Amino acid sequence: MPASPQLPADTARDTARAEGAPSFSPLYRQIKGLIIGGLQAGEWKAGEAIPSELELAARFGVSQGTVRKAVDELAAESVLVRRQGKGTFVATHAEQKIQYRFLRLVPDEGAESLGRQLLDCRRQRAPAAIARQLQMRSGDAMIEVRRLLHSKGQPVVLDDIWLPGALFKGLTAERLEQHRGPFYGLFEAEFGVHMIRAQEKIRAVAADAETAELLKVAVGAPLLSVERLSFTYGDKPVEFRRGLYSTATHFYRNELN
Amino acid sequence: MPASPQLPADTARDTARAEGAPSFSPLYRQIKGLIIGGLQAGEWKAGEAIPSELELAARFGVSQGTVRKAVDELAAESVLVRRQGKGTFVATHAEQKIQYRFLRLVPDEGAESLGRQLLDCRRQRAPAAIARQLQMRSGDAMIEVRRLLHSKGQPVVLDDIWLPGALFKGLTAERLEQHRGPFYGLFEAEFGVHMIRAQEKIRAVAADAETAELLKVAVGAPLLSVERLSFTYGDKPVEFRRGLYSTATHFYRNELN
DNA sequence: AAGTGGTCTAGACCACTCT
DNA sequence: GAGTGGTCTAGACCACTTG
Repeated sequence: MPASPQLPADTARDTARAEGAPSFSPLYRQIKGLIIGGLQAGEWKAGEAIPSELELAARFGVSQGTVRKAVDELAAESVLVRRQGKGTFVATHAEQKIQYRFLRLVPDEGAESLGRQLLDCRRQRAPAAIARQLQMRSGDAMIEVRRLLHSKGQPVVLDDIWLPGALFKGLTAERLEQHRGPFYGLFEAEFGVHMIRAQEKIRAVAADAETAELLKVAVGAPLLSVERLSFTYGDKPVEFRRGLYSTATHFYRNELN
Repeated sequence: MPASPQLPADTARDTARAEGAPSFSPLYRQIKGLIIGGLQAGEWKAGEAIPSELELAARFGVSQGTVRKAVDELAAESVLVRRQGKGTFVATHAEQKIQYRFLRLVPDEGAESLGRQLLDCRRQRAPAAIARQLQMRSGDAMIEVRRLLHSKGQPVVLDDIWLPGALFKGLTAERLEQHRGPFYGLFEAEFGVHMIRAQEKIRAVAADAETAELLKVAVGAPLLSVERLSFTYGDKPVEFRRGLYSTATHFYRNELN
C-alpha cells in the first residue's frame, strides 16, 4: 500500500482548481514531482545515477510500474536519461556527445567544432525588458556576458547573455574562460542551475555597425536574431540571451512534429 | 497467445542488421508498424476513430497493454490523437483548433487569422536540387504553387511549394482556391497524403526585387528563409517548400527540450 | 551471477463521454 | 449503463552492463 504519497483513490484529489487546471493528479505525477524535488534539492547531481526503479518504488511505497511511468515522462523531457543495464542518470549539458544541446546551428557541410571567444563579463542592473522576461525587478543585479563562437576561424555567433546575479554569485570572466565546454555545463557544476527547456523567438535583422565588425559581415547584412529564454525546474526562467547568427555557411535546423 | 505477429521470444528477432540498426524489435513496435500500415492503406481516414484498444488487442492477438504502448508512441508523434472516453483518432491538419500545425510564425501581439492569396499553380519539371530532396529524378513531373499569407491585410509569408506530380494528380488552382483551411487538410482529404513530420532549415536573407514587391518591404530588407521538407508515413519526403517570412510584426517561435 | 532498465501479460478499478 | 482511454498493481521474463 502506498504510504508517503497520497492515493489518488483517496482524498488526494486536487479540489482547488484554477482556470483549466487539471482536476486530478495521478499517482505517477506525484512521484514525478517527488523526483523533481530531489533534483532541485541537489540530492542527485548532473550526470549521476538516481536510485533504481525498484529502490524508488520501495521508498515511495508504490509499484515499479508507477515509478517507471514517472521516469518515462522525465526521460521524454530530457531531464533524465535511461541507460539499459546501467541505470537512470541526471541529464547534463556537459556530455561529451552532442555539445550545445540547445544550439540548433548546423554547418552547410562538414562537422562542427566551435571556438569560443569571451568578449565581456560584467555586473549590470536589469533593463526593464529583460527583467520582465526573467520575472525580476527592473534594476535587479544581473551578470551580462558577451561572446563569439567561431567555426573554422570564422565568427558565426554573437551572444549577449543575461543571468540573475543572485543565482550566479561569483561568476567571473576568469571562470568562464577556464571552463571547457558549454556554459550550461559550468552552470550545472558550479551553480547547481540546470537548464531543462527553452523558448526561442527568431527574426531576420540587419547587422548594425558594431555587430558587422564583430561577425565580419557587411553593415546591413541579414542576420538571424535568436532570443532565448531558458527555464530550470518548475518553469522558472533563469537566463535570457540574444544571439545573432551569421547564416552564410550555417543554418538553423528545426524538426516539426 | 499471440497469433498474427510473431513473438519476440520466438524467432522474430531481426537477424539481418545494418550499421547501427536495432538488433531486436519488441512486439509493441511490430504492432505500431501494423497500425501505420492500416493508416497508409487508408483503412482509417484523417479525423476518424481507429478501433478501440481492446479490439486491436484481439485482432493482433496481444494484450491491451502492448497495443497501448504502440498507440502511446504514435500519439507522441502526433500521428494519432487520444481522447479519453471517446476513442483514438487519426490526427489531421484540418482541425478547427490550431490551424497550420507546422507554421511557427506568431504575431508580436494579438491573435492570428491568416488570409491566403494564391499567386500561381503550374505543372513543372523538377529542378535538380528539389528532385534530390524529394528522392525523385531531375525533370520528373511536379506541381509548383506560389502563394501569399496575409495578417491584418499585410503580407507576411511568401511560399513556393513543390509537390510530386504523381501523388497530386488533378491538383489545380481552382481546387486550391475553393478549399478552406490549410493546404495540408486538402492533401489529406483529396489525395490521401498525410504530412506527419517536417525538417526546416532557416536562414536570414535579403529581399530581392520581386519578393520585396510582393511582401511590401524594401529591396534588401532582411527576411527569414524557411526551407521545409515534409514527410509522410515511412519517412517518405512528399513536399518541399520555401517560405520567405517578413518578421517585422511576427516572429518564428521554437521550443527547445 | 547479480543488478539494471525493457517488455509483456492479466486483472482491477478510475475518469470521461455519450446515450 | 456501456464503452472508451487512463491508472495502478504484481509477476514473469528478456536485454544489457558490470564484476
